[in-house]
Amino acid sequence: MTGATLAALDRVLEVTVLLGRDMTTSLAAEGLTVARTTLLWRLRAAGPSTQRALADALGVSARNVTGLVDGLAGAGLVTREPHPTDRRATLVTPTARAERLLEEMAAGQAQLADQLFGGLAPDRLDGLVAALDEVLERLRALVPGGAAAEETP
Amino acid sequence: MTGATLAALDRVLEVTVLLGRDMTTSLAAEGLTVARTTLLWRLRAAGPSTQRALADALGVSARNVTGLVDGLAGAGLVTREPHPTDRRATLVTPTARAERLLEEMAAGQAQLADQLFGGLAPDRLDGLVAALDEVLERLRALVPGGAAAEETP
DNA sequence: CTACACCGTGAAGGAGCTTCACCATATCGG
DNA sequence: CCGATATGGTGAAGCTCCTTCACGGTGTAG
Repeated sequence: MTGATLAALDRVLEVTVLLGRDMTTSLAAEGLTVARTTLLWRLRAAGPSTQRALADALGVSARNVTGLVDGLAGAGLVTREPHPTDRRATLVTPTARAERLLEEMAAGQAQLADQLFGGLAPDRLDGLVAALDEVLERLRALVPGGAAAEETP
Repeated sequence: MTGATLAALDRVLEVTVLLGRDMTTSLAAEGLTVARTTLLWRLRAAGPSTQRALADALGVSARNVTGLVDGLAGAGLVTREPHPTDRRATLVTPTARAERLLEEMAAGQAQLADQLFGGLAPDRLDGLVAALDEVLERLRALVPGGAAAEETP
């Protein structure tokens, strides 16, 4: 019974590779990287956040967030504001330009979704989503920290 | 009609993230990295290859392959043999240990596939594979170099 | 007020990736 | 046969992402 499941895993892995390549190049065209964009995306969902909170949300070290924020700040996409009550912390805040950019990226994502899945028969699409949900459930149980759900960028 | 397709893309992206995390940690447990393993995997499929051929197959620069091979050679997983006819080129060859390791990894992959997709109803599984094939077709057309098929690691 | 915990960052380092320059070898055209 | 040109691999330099460790500034609990 290995055959069919292996075929499925193969497909998923290939999708992973191609999708990753597409994302990387698309972002590079706008001078962004995947890591920085992930942070930005999280910021859009959560609003101004502490670097510590961002580190936990992205599942990376606090030190790394410092570097990512440095880059984004250099690109004029975020600013570091003082935290109103905790003087140790800084609030990372997206700029207006960042919000405009995120808007565009969300639109682009919806367009990509239609491009990839729009041609599927509706019941096929539903089956795909349902199947992936089942797989995700098992995957989350398998991967440590799989429950940490930050909106998929 | 954006809703359903976006839901599908979300699922796919999350699977991507979790699967990537699983692969990275699993490999790290054996002292390997994704990039080096990809090269090794390609080597298993293609047999001893010149670094140039590997660079083209993986879609990375020749210089990068030098580094990856350095690492693998340091771990005793590949050796650099002189090319029989072209004295400029070197043939990267997997060691016996590497082939044993690749065997194990293939088994682990099959096991993972069963774990993730084994519980699905057979028709659901078939639908999933068919849907992903459709998506892959569009994706390959979308991504430059998407036709470059190296077995998915 | 004194521990202790916590936030952010400097320092150092590893992996992956790139481009540019360079040498050794191959190959092609005259 | 030989000079021009293309090709294979690597040193040098540099970027991003990521880590751990150390440390100073700040909050907090006893």
